[in-house]
Amino acid sequence: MGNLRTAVFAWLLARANGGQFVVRLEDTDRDPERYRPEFIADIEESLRFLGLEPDEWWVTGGPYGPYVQSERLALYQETARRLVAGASAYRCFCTAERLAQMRQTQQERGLPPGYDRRCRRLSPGEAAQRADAGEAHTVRLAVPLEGRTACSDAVYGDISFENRTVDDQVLLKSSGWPTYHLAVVVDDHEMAITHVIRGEDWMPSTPKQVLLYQALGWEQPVWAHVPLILGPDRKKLAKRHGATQFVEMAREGYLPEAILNFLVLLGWSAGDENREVFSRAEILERFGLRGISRNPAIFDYEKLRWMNGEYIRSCPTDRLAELCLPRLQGAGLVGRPPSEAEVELVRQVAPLITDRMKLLAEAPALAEMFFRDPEGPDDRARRKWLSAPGAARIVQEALSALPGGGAMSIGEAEAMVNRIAASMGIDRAPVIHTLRAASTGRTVGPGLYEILSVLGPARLRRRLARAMEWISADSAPPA
RNA sequence: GGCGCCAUCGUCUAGAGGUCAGGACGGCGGGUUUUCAGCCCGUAGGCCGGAGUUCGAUUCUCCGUGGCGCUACCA
Repeated sequence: MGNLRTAVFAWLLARANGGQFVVRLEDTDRDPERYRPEFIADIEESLRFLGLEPDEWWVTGGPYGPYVQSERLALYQETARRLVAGASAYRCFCTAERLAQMRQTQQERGLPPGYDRRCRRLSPGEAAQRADAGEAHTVRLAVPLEGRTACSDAVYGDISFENRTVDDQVLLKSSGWPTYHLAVVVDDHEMAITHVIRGEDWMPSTPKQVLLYQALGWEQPVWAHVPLILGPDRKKLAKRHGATQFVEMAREGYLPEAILNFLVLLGWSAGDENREVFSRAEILERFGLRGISRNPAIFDYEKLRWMNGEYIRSCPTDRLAELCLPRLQGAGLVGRPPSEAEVELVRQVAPLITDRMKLLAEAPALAEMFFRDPEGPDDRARRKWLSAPGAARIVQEALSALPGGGAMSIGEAEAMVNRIAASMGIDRAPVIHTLRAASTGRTVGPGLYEILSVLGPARLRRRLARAMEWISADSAPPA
């Protein structure tokens, strides 16, 4: 979720300033536990879903390709060589075991963690010799022992780090693959990246990268760290909250506009405008790095749901029907392909259920009553209305009042209810509730007149007749 | 432990020395007497603490406290 919001910010910044939105696949971690090729499809789907089509990425290519780091290894290796030659980096022959042991000792003694720089003291000649002899090694950044490394951040302002607290980061793994720190700097430079927007959790590693830019003699991009998105537990959203989870969430029926709107408001504000629902175009007009907040934000699912409902309600009928159709098909309420009558019914029903819908996934439950005759009344319908003394009479009256034709307007439905109430000398309320229970088996749902109108005389006749059985079964004295 | 960042209602935030500290989500209450929802109205709820600067600090500085992050041959 955090990465996606970062993507939203980057996309916005690019679009608002006539720039290019570049997305690169950083796949240098080949640990099978973490590297799963199938995640790539989720990333692509997430971006497309939100309407953040990159101008340059691995899918469509671009002038600075390839956009996949695993296809650029030679570039990183060459850069590492350059760094070593310039003494900005050095070869390290320490084994994983030694490093682990070292770390453990440091932890036990409460010492600041980090590589002890043993191999940094090797002479370049000896190191080259051992490397040539085939000895496994990594390449580490030779962080200056003194001084500070500073940079300016578009969101956080000036930040600086004491060099002696910066670790001699591994740049090239013994496998010959780069670490993120090397690859990102090389690629950002090679791909002419102007703005690096990333989570605040990357801030501590920024000096390492600044040092690389300096060693390589490259111009730094604009750094823009953005606050973290936290889970309800107030902790950084774990990596499992990634694209895959996002895709699952999208399938629950969140609209892209709603998620985009919500996400952009998490850590960014339009200023003193007291509103939160903004169209994509409105956001684009207002977006800027200046509006980005520095505080971490907790992801509030409740507010997302509210916002989604807000967007659902503002959908025109056509789109609504389009959105609901596959959901209803999925629930087996509508055929695939849908018949013409079903399509029409969906169009009629969609506007009736939107007020109650925050998630598209709720559509089947809300709309079921229009597509399938109820098996029987639910508890409340039975107890509260169908067991009432006048129930049978009300349903009977309705049955005989039903127009003979094939349709009944909302106005006609209302008139019918009024007549029944008048003829029985009772309020409309019990008539309404009883008829809702009898025709849908439920006590909640859209307005009764709409229900009656959409169901139509033919289906109502069937359903009400059936309801008479429920009533008599119910009113039969217990044996 | 070391380093870094952050600190306004429960949550997201507006605020850039003088405001009745505003809005939204959520909560609560009321209205819409056809339910639920929606919509409308109302209401409770906040400047972490201490110094300093200043005529005056939520706002600036410092300290403390708290939270979070980083501390891998992961990103």
